[in-house]
Amino acid sequence: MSEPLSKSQEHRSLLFAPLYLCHPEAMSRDEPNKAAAPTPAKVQTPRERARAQTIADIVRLGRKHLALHGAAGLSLRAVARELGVVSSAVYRYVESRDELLTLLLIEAYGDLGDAVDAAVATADERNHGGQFRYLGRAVREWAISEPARYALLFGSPVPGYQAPAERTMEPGTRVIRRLMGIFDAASRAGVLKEQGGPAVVVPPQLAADLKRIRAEFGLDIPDVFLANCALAWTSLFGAVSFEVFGQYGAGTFAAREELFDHHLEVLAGVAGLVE
Amino acid sequence: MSEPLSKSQEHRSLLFAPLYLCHPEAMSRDEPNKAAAPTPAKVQTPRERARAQTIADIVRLGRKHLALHGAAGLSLRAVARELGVVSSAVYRYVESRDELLTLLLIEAYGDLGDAVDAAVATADERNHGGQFRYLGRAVREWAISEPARYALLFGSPVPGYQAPAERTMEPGTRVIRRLMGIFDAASRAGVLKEQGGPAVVVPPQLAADLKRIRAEFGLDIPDVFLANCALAWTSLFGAVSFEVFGQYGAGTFAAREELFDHHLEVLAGVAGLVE
DNA sequence: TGAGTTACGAGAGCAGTGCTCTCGTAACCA
DNA sequence: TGGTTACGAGAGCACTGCTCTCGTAACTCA
Repeated sequence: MSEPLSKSQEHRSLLFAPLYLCHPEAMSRDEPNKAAAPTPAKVQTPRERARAQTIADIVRLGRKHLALHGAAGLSLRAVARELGVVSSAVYRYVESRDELLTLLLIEAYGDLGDAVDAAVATADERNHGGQFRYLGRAVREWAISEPARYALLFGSPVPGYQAPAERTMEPGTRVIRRLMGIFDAASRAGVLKEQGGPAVVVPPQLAADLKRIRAEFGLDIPDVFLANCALAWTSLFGAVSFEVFGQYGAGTFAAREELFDHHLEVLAGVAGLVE
Repeated sequence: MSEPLSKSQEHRSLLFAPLYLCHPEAMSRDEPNKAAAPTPAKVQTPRERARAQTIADIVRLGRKHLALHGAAGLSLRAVARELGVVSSAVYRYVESRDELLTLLLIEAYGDLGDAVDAAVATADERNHGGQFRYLGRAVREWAISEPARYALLFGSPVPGYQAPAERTMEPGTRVIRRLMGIFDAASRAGVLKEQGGPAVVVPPQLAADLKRIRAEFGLDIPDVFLANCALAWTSLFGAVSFEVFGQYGAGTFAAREELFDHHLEVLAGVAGLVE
């Protein structure tokens, strides 16, 4: 609960790096009780079904408490109370509070990824600018509707909690992979256009990073655009975080959606997606 | 410690809005014990001095624990232990855990503001682009060297904690006011240049917000540049947060400083600060 | 069908948290 | 010198994560 935090803090997950070859239609999303259990179905004994159901209930209540009290306020005892069971009983199903946090983290990544995928799918396949805007808006809307879960994914790391990379890597990289996919398609279609102004040169060490990323993800995006794709990525989440975490003042921006759309527009241009 | 969190979460502070007319040289920064007490000096009785010293010690230990265990792990009891005193004794000096958090918040805002001011001052007064870059780098460097304090300021809100606006407003807006000041000076000097590409139009509701901001802060920055100044602001903190909060993967970017500088360069261009 | 194994829930308990209240002492001030 | 005030200690309440034991109920397999 409170181990020392290294100078560079703890990493939530290794967001890039060896990407797992996609699982096809990630996480079945039947609301009240989904098989959050690791068992991949097959024949289930009544006991196994009851167990899966209980775990699903714990995750559901955990999600509720997370939304109400934030990650730091997520209490296994409270979940147990609401489940009508004594606190030690939930440890039969969930290894620890952190384990529950991991389940919620994975679920949240999945939900965000689903929302983004659904939004991008509404744009024409060749309308790369539109896909980018829909992606951005989907992130913003999901974040606003689920502030605590968004905070869990993109806010300050929970001290002493280290997300297991092998489980969070794939769902945690869905958005950035989608984003890169859009730019890659645009690049291959030859519609990425460098904007006016002085040509910004990418320094050699950064170019080496970009080259590695390109190889790792099989991309075909020139340095400048890939670097600016990263800028669009961080800027997108920067704008969303400012809004969700209340960094804009109370009455500063009334037209937050317009502000965000304007930023998206500029970012699209910077990254080469001009119509 | 765990009151329900409204849908839109709690705001850390009202970052814009009626700005307090600057206090001259905010927070004296003599390391081990500074007068964190609200009393503005004058003749101090021994008792008052001892009290101020104790409060300063509490804040100092609090800062240490905050850096080690994060905001959620800040424990008054631990501070009391290290102070060699029983836990209830610290309540003589600090109203509550949240009050200590507020003191640390204000102090951190002050430190960041000082770092930014010092960095900006190293650039020539007419070198607006340089000032912007120094500001950005100062934010990044402070954040990397003080991740937990940065997280307190710009990470997810601490659930159930509401920073008192009347105390955090002024220190909390120093960076954005500095940033706007740089752009304002550049604008008045007539060196803001719109970049190529299609002219982005600012929608009317957003224009109304910008007009209000301009009036409130006495700025002379045209709509497009002011809107992009906001973009530079959120993007700057987005990039820093991604790095500090570990959203970049482990081995994705080795040349993080180059990446950041590149982003700063692009943002400067977008906001009109082309050399 | 019966014996053995396993899963499970309850409860007690430990160490920690924020915070409140009381009480005795010591310092201060008039 | 006497009254006031500040202060530290300690007990206590309600909460947290987590562990361990124990009795029971459910399941498995010979």
